[in-house]
Order: sequence, then structure tokens, then C-alpha cells
Amino acid sequence: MKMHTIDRTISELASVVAQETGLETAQVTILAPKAGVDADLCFPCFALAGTLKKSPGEIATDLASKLQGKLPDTIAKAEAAGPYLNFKYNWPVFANFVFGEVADDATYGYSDTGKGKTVVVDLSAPNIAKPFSVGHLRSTVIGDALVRHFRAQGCTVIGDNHLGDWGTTFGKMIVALRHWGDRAAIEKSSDPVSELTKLYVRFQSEVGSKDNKKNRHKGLPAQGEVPAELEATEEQLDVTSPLMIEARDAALALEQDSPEEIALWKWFIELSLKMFEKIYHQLGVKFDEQLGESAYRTLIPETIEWLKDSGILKTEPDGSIVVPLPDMDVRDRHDNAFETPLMVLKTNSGTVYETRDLACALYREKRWQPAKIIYVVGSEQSSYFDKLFVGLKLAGLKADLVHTEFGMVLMMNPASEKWEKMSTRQGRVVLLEDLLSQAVAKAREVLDDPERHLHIDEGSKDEIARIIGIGAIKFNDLGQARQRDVRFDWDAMLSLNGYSGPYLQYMAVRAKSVLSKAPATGKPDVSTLGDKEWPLIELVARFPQVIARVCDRYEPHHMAQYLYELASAFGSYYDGTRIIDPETSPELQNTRLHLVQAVGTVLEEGLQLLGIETPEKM
RNA sequence: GCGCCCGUAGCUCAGUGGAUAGAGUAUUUGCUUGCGGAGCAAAGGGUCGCUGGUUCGAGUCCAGCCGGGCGCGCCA
Repeated sequence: MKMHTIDRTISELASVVAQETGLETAQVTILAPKAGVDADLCFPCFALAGTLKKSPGEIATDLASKLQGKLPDTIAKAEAAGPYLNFKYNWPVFANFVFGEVADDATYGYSDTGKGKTVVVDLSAPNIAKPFSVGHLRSTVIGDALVRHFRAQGCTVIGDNHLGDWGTTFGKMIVALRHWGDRAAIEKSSDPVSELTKLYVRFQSEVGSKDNKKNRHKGLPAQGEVPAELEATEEQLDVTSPLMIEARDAALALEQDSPEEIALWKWFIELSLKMFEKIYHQLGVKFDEQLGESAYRTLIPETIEWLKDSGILKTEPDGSIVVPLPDMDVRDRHDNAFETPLMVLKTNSGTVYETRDLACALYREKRWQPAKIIYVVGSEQSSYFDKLFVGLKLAGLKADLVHTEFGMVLMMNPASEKWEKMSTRQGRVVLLEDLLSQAVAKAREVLDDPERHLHIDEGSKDEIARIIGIGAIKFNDLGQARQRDVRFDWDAMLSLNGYSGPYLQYMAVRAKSVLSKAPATGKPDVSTLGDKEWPLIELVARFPQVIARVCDRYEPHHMAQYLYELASAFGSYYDGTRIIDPETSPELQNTRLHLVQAVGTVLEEGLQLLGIETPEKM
């Protein structure tokens, strides 16, 4: 198995420390010291005090002398600093290995730890006939970054855009179109999808709410006195209203392949896909599969059989079929009992989201035998996924199931002065199209600024502005931990400075610019380097660990943070050190150019892993 | 009511049970005869929501409160 210098160093250190202390190698944790500490790696000795009956300080001193002569080639010395055993790199040796790795390999940082494993990433998943929301943008951007990172670990990755193209929604759409719609007018409209959305919204408000279920525990008034902002949300629909019954029947007709309903459904899809493709093109995101929920409907009978054979199905008195989780003594990942069953078939024997997700998982298992299926879906669905995963495990699915949940996008409500969910009805909403085009326009403004005297020809400005603007938006999302709710802020979203995509792109472009004036040649001579360069070498060496960490925790923001640290260190170095300088020795200049190349490579590669492109100039 | 997520600088956020809690932004001040200033250097700014507990050691783990968000069968 391929092992990078930094991992090899740490594992060799752990092994010699283990030998001297009697610990298992796995128990020895070699850490990176805090910033400001004069050491490169360390081993805290506190935990040994009990078993060795000595103070941590004594242990550290003892170990420092015992390890003399047994240290890895990349470590120059071990010394005690209070209760810590600190290690310092043998920089020239360490740097030589790192330079070798960056140069010899077109894919520095990649590993083969995931070789032979298939990972399915379920991402993006916009809904047909609805706007492409900012929430789906999050899923797209985070999912795409995960796809790329797992690929870098050697996994076979299937990025699957699980389109929301089936279900009762389409019954609602069909009913709405029949009652209030005009097909020809929609076709002619400049934005057909938003016309469809209007029909959907009208359906929701016509049906209205029944018992204001959502607020039943909060002591708010019931129907008739419901505050306007709580009206007609998805959860409050009166499921017994005539329109709802008509919609469920239309959805059932669709499931039974009724030609009229199928034709309308196909038309909705056609209109929506046109819009989606435009967005994906602009974002630079591609999928390996784009199977919507509808793709799994032929598998429904087989799925029901599968569940039945596992003996976990139960028919309820109302005729619906469920997996009765509360009766089965199963627990969710937090060890909580379930309160409601997993719905499999509705009273009218139609399918629900759950049915199609069960079928989908079965399909994926059969087709790819994945080691993991990763669902990149908002955190509001986490208890749903708890149920689904338990159902799938009960039925015998082998793959590890992971819900990489992310927070929702909140907007400031000026009335309440609180961060709240976006609301179309209150006009407190940001359309994705506006977001993307404003970001690109802002980048373009900078490119057109005459004071910057950039040497960029007009013809390539559009593409560069797209790369920068989209980079800003993607980084804004990927730069922070995904679990948190995102507070939408135009300034932060469009920021081109500081902790931002364009800053990283800018540093990568600067590195390229230096190299275009003086390319690195031959081999670096690390004996010429000094204290100014070692921190950059150390950062470059850490890159493989960061990729592993992102995959380990499904958290792309670790890559974002690392790249910022690297870019920032390079920025300082660049400012304080003249790289192309006739007064430095040719060996030193050339070695520095190799360093610039290594930094540039990692920046560009790291951005690539986040799905962010690097322009040639900016 | 039950469950999950979140609470760290004015604002937006990082933070592997380990050494003096860090960035961006905003504010203030410097830096360009130079490889690109979308930059660099520096200053000020903290009761890590509160109270207990576990631990040699807690922003991090546990419990209970407080505050915000989300969810709790035939929507997706």
C-alpha cells in the first residue's frame, strides 16, 4: 500500500515509542503540536504516568534519551518539553521525500486505501416542476466534493443524481394543470418551470390546512386563526380534502401507467431537465447516473417481495403496509426507540418516497455491490433516514448507509429580526439563477477594472468570470462545517477576499505566473533551503492526510481550511521573498521554484477536489 | 410532549480529550522603483450560553437547565 512521507514518519514514530513504553502501536497517538510550539510532532506522556508510576515529565525525558538512534530518517531529534516528548523533522531529508512525491506523481496525495470499494453518492436530487433551491445547491456542491475525494482515495464512485420525479407531487401538478393551467401558455413562457411552480403553490393554498398539526404542541390557535406565514406549508395539508383525494388518485393513475397522466408527467420532466442542465453546466458538475425515483418503480413488486421474505412487513387495519419499527425492538443511531412505522404502501396501495428509496437501495446493491451508500440530504430528513436505514438493515442490505446531513439556508427576517427559513410567499427567498449570475457579474466587474491592468483578452473574460464567481459560491458553502444552518449573506456569498474561493484561486494563479517566467528545472537542492521554506514543505506534506480526513468524516471543509492555510502561508512567503532574483544562487532560486510548483500543484489539486476550477489568469 | 442539530470575538465561522482558544470580516495603523495589491504586516476585540459531573487535563465527553432551528405515517 502506498504511504506518504508524513504518514510513514508518524507510523514509524508510533512504533518506536510503543517499543520503549510497552504500549500497543495503536495506542500511541502522535500529534501535531499547537501553533507557536517549537516542534513538528509530539507525544503527550500524561497517560503513561499511571502505569509507569512516574511523572509525565520524567517519562518524556527518559523517552527522549531512549529513542536516540532509533528515530526514523525523517526525524532529526526528540526532546522533552515538560510532559511532552517533542520531535523535530530532519528537514532536508523530509523535504526531499516530499518533493519526490509531488513531482513523481501526477496525482499527488491520492491513495489506494479505497481500492476495490465502490461508493454510491446520492446527491443534488432536485425536484421536477419545482425551482432548483439553494438547499439542492448545497447537496450538489457537498456531494460533488465528496465524490471527488473518495475517488482520490481509490474508490470506485458513482455520483447519482436522484431526481425527485415521482410521487404525489405529480398528482397535485396534474390536478392543478387541469383546473387552472394552460399548457400552451406555459410552453411559450420564458420560464416554464416557474409557471409550473405557481400551479403547485396554488394547489397547496387551495387545499389549505386542516388542524394545524405542526403547531398543536405550541398552544397556537388552530384553523381559522392561523397566522398568515404558517398557512399552506407542506406539512399542514388537509389530506382529506377533495383536491387532495383527486391528487392521490391522479398519482395512482400515474403509477398504473395511465397514458394521459404519463404524457403530462413526461412533459413536466422535459421542461425541468432543460433548466437543470443549464445549472449543472454552469456549476461544472457531472453525474455518473441520473436515475430519478421513477426509475425504480418497476422494481417495486420485487422490493415488496424482498421485504416480505425478510418477514418484516405488516398490514395495518386501514390497508396500508408498513415495517412496524416500534414493535420490532429496534433502535436508531442515537439508541432511541421509533414511534412510527416505516411506510411501505399507502392505503390506496400507491407508493411513497420510502417505497422508492427502499427499491433504489436494493437496485444499487444489486448493480454495484457498494461498500457504502452516502445520502447527501438536508438534516431535516435525518429521522427519516434513521427509519429507512433500519428498515434496509432489517431486510438484509449489506452496504454501510450514511446520511451526510447538512443544515438549511436561513435568511434574516427584517420583521422579526430573526434568522428564518426562506419563504417564497414573503419574498424572503433567493433564486439560484440570481445568485449564480450575480456572483459571475461581480467577478466580471473586477476583471474589467482598468486600475488592475490585467493582461487578459476580452474573449476569455466570460469564462474566467464564471470560474471565479462559481468558485466563490462553492467555497462559501464548502468552507464551513456542513451540519450548521447557513445564514445567507450576499456579501459573504459573493466575497472575493479573505477566506474565499477567489483568494485561493489567486494564490494558485500567482504561483503559475512565477513559473511561467522561470520554470523549475532539474531537481531541487534542499540543502539551499532554510527556515522560511520549511513551513511550506510541512503544509504540502500534510495534503494526503487532509484528503483522508475529508473521507473519514464526510466533511469537505477540512480541505477548504487546509487550502486556505497553505495559500495564506504562500502569500506571506511570496511577499517576503523574492523568488526570481539574480542575487540568489541559481540552486536556491531553482529549488524555490520547485517549492512554488509544489504549492501551486497542491492548491490547484485541492481546489479541484472541492469542484472548484483554477483559471490560468485572473 | 418526544427526538435530532446548533450556541466560541461586534458580525460570519474554525477548533483531533492535551501546551498561551484561532481565522475571515468590520475598525485602526503601516507596506508598492519589486515574481500581479483579489495581496502582505500589525493592533485592539473572549465569562467558549448557564450549572454540576467524569478526567492528570474539558470549548471538546456526560447530566440538567436556558436560547435558536428542524423533525415526529399514507408530502418529498
